[in-house]
Amino acid sequence: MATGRTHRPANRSRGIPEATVARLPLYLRALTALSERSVPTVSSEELATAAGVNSAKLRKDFSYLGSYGTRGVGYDVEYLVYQISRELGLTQDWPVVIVGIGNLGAALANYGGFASRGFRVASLIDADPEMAGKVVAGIEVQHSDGLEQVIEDNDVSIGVIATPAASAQPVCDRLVAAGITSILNFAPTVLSVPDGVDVRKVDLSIELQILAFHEQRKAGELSDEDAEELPQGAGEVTASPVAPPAASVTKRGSGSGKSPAGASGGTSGRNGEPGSDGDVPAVMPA
Amino acid sequence: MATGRTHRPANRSRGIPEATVARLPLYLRALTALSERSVPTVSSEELATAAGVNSAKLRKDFSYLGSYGTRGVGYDVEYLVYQISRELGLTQDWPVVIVGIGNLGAALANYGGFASRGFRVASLIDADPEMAGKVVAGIEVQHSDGLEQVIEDNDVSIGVIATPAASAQPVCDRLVAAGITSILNFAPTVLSVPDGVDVRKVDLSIELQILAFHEQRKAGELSDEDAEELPQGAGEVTASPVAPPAASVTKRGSGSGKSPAGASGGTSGRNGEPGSDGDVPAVMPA
DNA sequence: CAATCTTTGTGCACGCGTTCACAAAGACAT
DNA sequence: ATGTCTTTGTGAACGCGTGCACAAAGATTG
Ligand SMILES: NC(=O)c1ccc[n+]([C@@H]2O[C@H](COP(=O)([O-])OP(=O)(O)OC[C@H]3O[C@@H](n4cnc5c(N)ncnc54)[C@H](O)[C@@H]3O)[C@@H](O)[C@H]2O)c1
Ligand SMILES: NC(=O)c1ccc[n+]([C@@H]2O[C@H](COP(=O)([O-])OP(=O)(O)OC[C@H]3O[C@@H](n4cnc5c(N)ncnc54)[C@H](O)[C@@H]3O)[C@@H](O)[C@H]2O)c1
Repeated sequence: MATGRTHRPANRSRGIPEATVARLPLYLRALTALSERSVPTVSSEELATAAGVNSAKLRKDFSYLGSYGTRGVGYDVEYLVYQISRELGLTQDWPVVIVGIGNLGAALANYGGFASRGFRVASLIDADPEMAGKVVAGIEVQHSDGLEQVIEDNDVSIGVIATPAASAQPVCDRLVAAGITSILNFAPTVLSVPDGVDVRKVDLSIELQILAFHEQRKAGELSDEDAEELPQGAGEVTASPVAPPAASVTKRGSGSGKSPAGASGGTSGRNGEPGSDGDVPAVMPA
Repeated sequence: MATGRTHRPANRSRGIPEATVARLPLYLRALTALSERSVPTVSSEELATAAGVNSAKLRKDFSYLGSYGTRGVGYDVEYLVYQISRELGLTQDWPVVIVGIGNLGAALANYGGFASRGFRVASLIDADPEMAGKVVAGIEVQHSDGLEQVIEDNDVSIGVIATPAASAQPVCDRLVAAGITSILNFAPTVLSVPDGVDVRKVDLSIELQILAFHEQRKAGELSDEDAEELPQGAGEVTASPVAPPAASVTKRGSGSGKSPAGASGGTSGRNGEPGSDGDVPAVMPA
């Protein structure tokens, strides 16, 4: 069972599935809350509800860590908090550098949830000379020049990128060259990094677009109640090919109240706009 | 295509897999960049590289939308931009309300990527009377009292929660009651909503913890080579679930371990496990 | 028009993740 | 001890997502 090793290039770290790793912080949060209320034990059912997952899934997740529960009773809260913390590497302090102290970077620096989980802001870095010296969240912002030094001095291995998209890759390269091996990227760009470096991204825009997709689907669903079941075939594909007429806001089914209010007054012409939002061509590496 | 599209997989929204939907914004971003450079067509290979995905995956993703490519040539950039935009519902304006205009909420309000994709900030809401009236990102912050009215007036269906965790659920309930059916939650809490309401969450803390997990694993990888992960004191571990010890913080050792990139290709010894299992100090700040 | 070259669209196999369902483990009562 | 009751830990089935590999479609050239 524990196997999994052999000569596999598997990304399966130590037998713990990635999906499980992603949920451990969730469990930890719920357990911490219980701990603060001095609750001694929890059943998988209770904890699962608190964490918003299926209880079987939770039990299986925990089974990867070991048998820490007691049948007929449940899990010891304190003990489990410790085990998960250890597994996640939170029993040690992780110095972090944040690069790009703008709106977002400053908010992140001020974020309390940072320190409360063992992450310590080792330094705030910004390329703007104007920013250097300013104090944000009690820390003095440093100019990019000192980036490498800070990383080395504090043995930092986690970096957060909150610069404009155009600067993300260059900054990333510098971070990696300086020894960073884990990056949390907030810029809307695909970062390319060498093997051995982990990158996770947070993209607000993408999240909203996904919501919009489902929202649109909900709106359309209401219009054709009956046809719900059957395959609506390729109905829509029939649309005329050729280039899209930019401006036109195609309203869909509407039906129920929730129709996008784009109509309100002007269209503020979306589209045809400066892609200024910061998308940068991903160049064309190898 | 044409293969007998059998029964509807029920969960599949209109036949488009969730994983695909999540990647569409990625493709769209890459395509927009190409469009701005007036590139007429792209091959799946090029686009896939730009979006950071496998080309086969990209082609399969597009196949769910229809056959928009031309064999031997590739995809028409403009046309594809339009098709994906339409599929995601971005051909219409989506008014959004942001609740909780603190550090994060303000940063979000100032975020340009918002508007550039068809999302329009309809209103900024905060419970703090002090905030009401202040102008953030060119918009006047409104007090929570007007929440329902704003949602109705603007026919808002997407809400962003950036309040402290404690307020998230109550705020969520109000939003839902007022007609919101899609929520983007930044507060570190599990929100419970009725069926029909979509919730997506962005949790910085969780992302960092996942990175820490992998970071820890990388560090451990260098140390030992092939040790059984058998818990030595089996009886000890399972038997007494005594409370975890608390001790001092351990400094990250190694110091040299950085950049294992060189050995990337191969089977670098895996396994891992924090070398010292028996006595890892635990520090779990509240 | 035929030959060749390029690139799409997808059938297929595989592995991961999720969930069900239940035997076994232990707590607790008698 | 014995029986009952609760809850864990996990075997097994299933569905989704991924990526390979290739036939077919169309462009392009001669
Ligand atoms: N603000 C948000 O809510 C939000 C949400 C999602 C994503 N983002 C993304 O996060 C990034 C930052 O957003 P923001 O609103 O804070 O932008 P911002 O313009 O307010 O801040 C960017 C900061 O980065 C600094 N910077 C620029 N180039 C740099 C470099 N090479 N090295 C170091 N620092 C550099 C700038 O001086 C500036 O202080 C952007 O990529 C944006 O798309 C922001
Ligand atoms: N700052 C970050 O980078 C960051 C990162 C990840 C997650 N978060 C989370 O995002 C949330 C906001 O973080 P922040 O740093 O902006 O906090 P903050 O304290 O700066 O801002 C919170 C704002 O919400 C308002 N508020 C409180 N209760 C409200 C209610 N019931 N209705 C409307 N408004 C209300 C407050 O008046 C305040 O303006 C928190 O849950 C935090 O954990 C923040």
